[in-house]
Amino acid sequence: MNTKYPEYDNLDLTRIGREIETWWEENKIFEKSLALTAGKTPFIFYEGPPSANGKPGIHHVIARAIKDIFCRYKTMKGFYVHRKAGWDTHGLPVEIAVEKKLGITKEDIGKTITVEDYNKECREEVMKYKDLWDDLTVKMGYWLNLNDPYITFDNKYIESVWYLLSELYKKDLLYKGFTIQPYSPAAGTGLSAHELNQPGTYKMVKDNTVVAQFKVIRDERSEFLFRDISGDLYILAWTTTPWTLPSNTALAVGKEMDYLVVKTFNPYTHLPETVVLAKVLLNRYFPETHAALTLEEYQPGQKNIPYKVVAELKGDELTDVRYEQLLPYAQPVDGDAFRVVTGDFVTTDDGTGIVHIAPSFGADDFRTGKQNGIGSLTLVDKQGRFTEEMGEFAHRYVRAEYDKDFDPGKDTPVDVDIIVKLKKENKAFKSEKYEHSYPHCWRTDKPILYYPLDSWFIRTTACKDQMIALNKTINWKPEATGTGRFGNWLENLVDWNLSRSRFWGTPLPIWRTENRDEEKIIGSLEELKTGIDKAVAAGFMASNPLGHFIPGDMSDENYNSFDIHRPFVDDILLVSEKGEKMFREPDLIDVWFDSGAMPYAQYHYPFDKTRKLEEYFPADFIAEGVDQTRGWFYTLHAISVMLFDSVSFKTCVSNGLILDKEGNKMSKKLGNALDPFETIAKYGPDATRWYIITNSQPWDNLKFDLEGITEVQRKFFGTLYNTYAFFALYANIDGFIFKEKDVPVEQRPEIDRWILSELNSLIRSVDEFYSDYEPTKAGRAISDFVDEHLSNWYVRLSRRRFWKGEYTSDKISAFQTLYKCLEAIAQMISPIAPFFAERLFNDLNNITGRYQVESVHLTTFPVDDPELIDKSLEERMELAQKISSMVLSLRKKTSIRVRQPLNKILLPVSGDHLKIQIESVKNLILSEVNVKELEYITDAAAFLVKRAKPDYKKLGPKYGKLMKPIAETVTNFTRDEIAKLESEGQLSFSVNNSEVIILMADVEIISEDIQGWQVANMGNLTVALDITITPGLWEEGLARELVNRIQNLRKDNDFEVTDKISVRLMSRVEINLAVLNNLSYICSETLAQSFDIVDSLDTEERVAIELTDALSTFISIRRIGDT
RNA sequence: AGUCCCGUAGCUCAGUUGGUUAGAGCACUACACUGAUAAUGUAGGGGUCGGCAGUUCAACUCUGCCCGGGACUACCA
Repeated sequence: MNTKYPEYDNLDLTRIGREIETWWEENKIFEKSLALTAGKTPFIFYEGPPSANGKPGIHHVIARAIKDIFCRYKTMKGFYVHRKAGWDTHGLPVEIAVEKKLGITKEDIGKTITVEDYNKECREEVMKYKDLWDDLTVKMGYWLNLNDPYITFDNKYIESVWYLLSELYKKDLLYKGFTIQPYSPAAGTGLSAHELNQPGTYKMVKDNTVVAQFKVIRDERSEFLFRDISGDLYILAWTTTPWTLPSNTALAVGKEMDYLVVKTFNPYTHLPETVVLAKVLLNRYFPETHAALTLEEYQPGQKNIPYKVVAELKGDELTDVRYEQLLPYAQPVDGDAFRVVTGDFVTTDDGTGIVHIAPSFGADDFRTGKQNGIGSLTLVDKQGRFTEEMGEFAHRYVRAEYDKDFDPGKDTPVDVDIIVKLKKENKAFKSEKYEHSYPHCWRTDKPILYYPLDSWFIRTTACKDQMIALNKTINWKPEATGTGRFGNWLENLVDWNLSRSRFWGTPLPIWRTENRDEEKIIGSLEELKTGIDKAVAAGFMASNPLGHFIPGDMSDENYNSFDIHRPFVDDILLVSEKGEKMFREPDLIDVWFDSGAMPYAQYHYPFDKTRKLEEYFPADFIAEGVDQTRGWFYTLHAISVMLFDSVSFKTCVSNGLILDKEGNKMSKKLGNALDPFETIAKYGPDATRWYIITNSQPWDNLKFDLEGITEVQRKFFGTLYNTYAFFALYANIDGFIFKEKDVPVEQRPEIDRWILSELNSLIRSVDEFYSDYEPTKAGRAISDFVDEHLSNWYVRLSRRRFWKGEYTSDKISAFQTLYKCLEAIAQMISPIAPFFAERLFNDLNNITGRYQVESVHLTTFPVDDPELIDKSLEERMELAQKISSMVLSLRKKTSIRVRQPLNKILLPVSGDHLKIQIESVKNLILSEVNVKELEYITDAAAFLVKRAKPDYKKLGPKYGKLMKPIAETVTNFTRDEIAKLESEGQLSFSVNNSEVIILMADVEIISEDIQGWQVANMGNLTVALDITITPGLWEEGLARELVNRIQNLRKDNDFEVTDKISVRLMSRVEINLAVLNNLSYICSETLAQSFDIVDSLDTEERVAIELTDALSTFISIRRIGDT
């Protein structure tokens, strides 16, 4: 066994990463950490499945670092944390990638390529970068079980998904309805959102628009509108698609918006009428210049039409006002139509502030229709023509672009004809051409329609309240993601459109008879197999493709004996109750359902009986990017609430984006995307992780700057490494291997007890931060400790104890204290910086064997010892640091170097408490600032200049408005007034004719200056320094200079720190006395066994040294034992 | 367009229930220290705390509106 702590030439985090990675693998440390905790309380974690058909980016490192941190932390807290990897494998991105690769379009599928071959391509494509992903996982140190991942295209996985769907169906939460989708009549197909986002689909077009007049029905509800008017009342609504007007079933207003009732005349029929429109849009239709015109003087046909505002009201007041159907070709059958509703989408940017609602032809319209139960009309067919019911317009194309025979010279588009009709019937208020951007089909280049298409839906709205209620029990980090983003999403929930008309995905397990009377959902493969058997018996199918499948046999072999994807599943026919043929609904399901089903499907629930659901559901913790809020977070939540009446995760950490250092989103297009592999290779995985975690809160966006990683490397890892190196250097010299018993705490010096107190305080807060899912705070706290407390104060002040003198109990105490700090830090940083922590821990533990485990990740998280925490000690050390810093600053001001000893520090103290505090750290201060003594001066000293400062927090609430003059008075208290306050305990004066009584507690009295001294102030501390240099002090200073020069020479000559030397110094009158008076000091500092002052030195061996600007001489040093 | 997040020194970030002169690191400059030396200390410059109102004795902090950056959702008469 080694007895020396390893010492390194430099810190190479990349190398440490690589070496530890290999070492983990060879020694199966991850597996051991699982074995160690097996059977303990599980901490359930879900890995959100990435899609492996794209390369991983640096932004994947952040979410995975967060996941890893808490899984490692919980493991150290004794939980069993199983982490199963997973892959999201279905969906459009995969299909697009395949189509690009093969150079085909959707239309080719089934024609130039069979669905079977196409899906085979998808299956390969989706795992294209799996190895790359696995590599990143390993290199960044994300511990995840990669050997047995769940894969969403797996037959077992699909079976679980089918089960969940069938349960939804049984609860009447799955239904077929229709939704408004972008649709290309020319191509006869719906378009996905993705297709709509292809470049060039949105083009500017000029449309004929019309403001239509909807005639209000006078009844109880609307009576108030007719108060001051006679004749007809119309609500005005604008449309760019006049062909949707026959399908109008409602009008929408903004709830809080202001509307006006305006008397005027119709510009086409010249009839008197009253109209309603938004207040802010009044002048768009009624120019202000017409305001002076009177209604009475109106001549039919005159160009400038007069108007008069007769009433003003809120949109809300119009709710449920009824109007006559504008173009009554057909009646809706499924709702209470032709009334005013409110909608949050209503704006006053265009139109009249009142929106014409045709639920069949707009997504907003559809949603509004659903929410208000107003019913719909669909008077256009899938070819884009008006239907039979449309009278004179029947069978005409709603847009001329769809009509091959349309002749612009001869024919008029149908919208023009509709507008003409409206004008004639006193139903149009204004008509004009309007240019706006409108989506076009990327394949046919013709405008698209929004059209209702059949789809399967999950009735999420039925469980909305429960989803909201359960969401409130989830611990969201940050909270705003849960209450805001996610909460709002739930508040505005619509039913989940499950259908996708694609090829590569989980098939919908629903079969229907041709006449749609009978319907069946399949919830397991066993059920399917039995069903097929019946179909075979009925003669509908020749054979059973699941013939070799044995229900209950969970082997992969059994489950891989067939493929349940399209096209095979499409060939399966079933038999209905009545003996009819049943065909599968051709849709696939939304891939998001796949990922939302992972809690159950990852373990093949409920078919695999070897695990109980509560062993892996619900999750204690998940973490992904905030972009998953309405994606994975939502689908997880929706499915678990609907089917299990439970949350599916108890804590969710959502992280922000990674931006480049300019704050732009990283993208391949911009070329600013960072390769995570390069970053890790260059800076090492730990520095990368530490930087990502500590630079900003994970939920804030991170401006990724490589220089930030360099800083982390230097500042944190460098300092920690230096501290270890310092320890190793002297521990190796003294052979410290922690074999001695712990030096009792009370026998340790103040500074040891202090750093141990700080360490235990740190352990406590870091533990709290981790358990509160605050990795940034944890990392920053550790970093502050290492930098400020451990390195810059403890080690700095304790250095001498490590290299000076014999192997005493004080030295052992120092070694033990520093060792414990390093050991606990290794443990505390191990979740964030797992590689470096491992190296640090093992470098220590391999020598001392204090832990019987071989890895830091197999230890339990350190527990703070309240006995060791001494807040008063921490406080006084802070005082020592402050005072030292103030004295150093005074030295700086007066240009007296630290090597020059000084005599005295003066410190005004107001009470015993401060004095006692400082007394116990006095020696630390004195040695740090190289001063001989510290003297306290009490209140009585006449040369103190005191000032009173008001305590705003105490006086503010008492005196309120008088605060300003009081503060001024208190600040300007004279010496006598302060003395009076101090002796009598209170002081009264009047301000603005009010009596004010100031108590001692209301002010803070500080000694700001000491007459005749160099003084520094910091808060309520004041320090004075005696800068007189006596001859004795000067000699001491010179001796120290000499020591320094000798030490430098030792180093230049590459002597070991333990080598003894002999010294000869060339005699100089000014120096000799200083040397002789401090000879023993000089010798012990430099390990000089002999020191001679000589009159001459050989030019060969002498070296010139400069002790001060004015004093130089020659010196020769020789190592004892050297010839 | 809606919802949410962010805006503090040149850069990256802290800033606790509103309370005295708004902090740290990096970078820059100068000086020191050095048996941890690719480390460290001290000092200095640098801020209308995104803007404007409001509440209050007192606003970086609370409220409203606006501006800028970002995300998600939606795509509308």
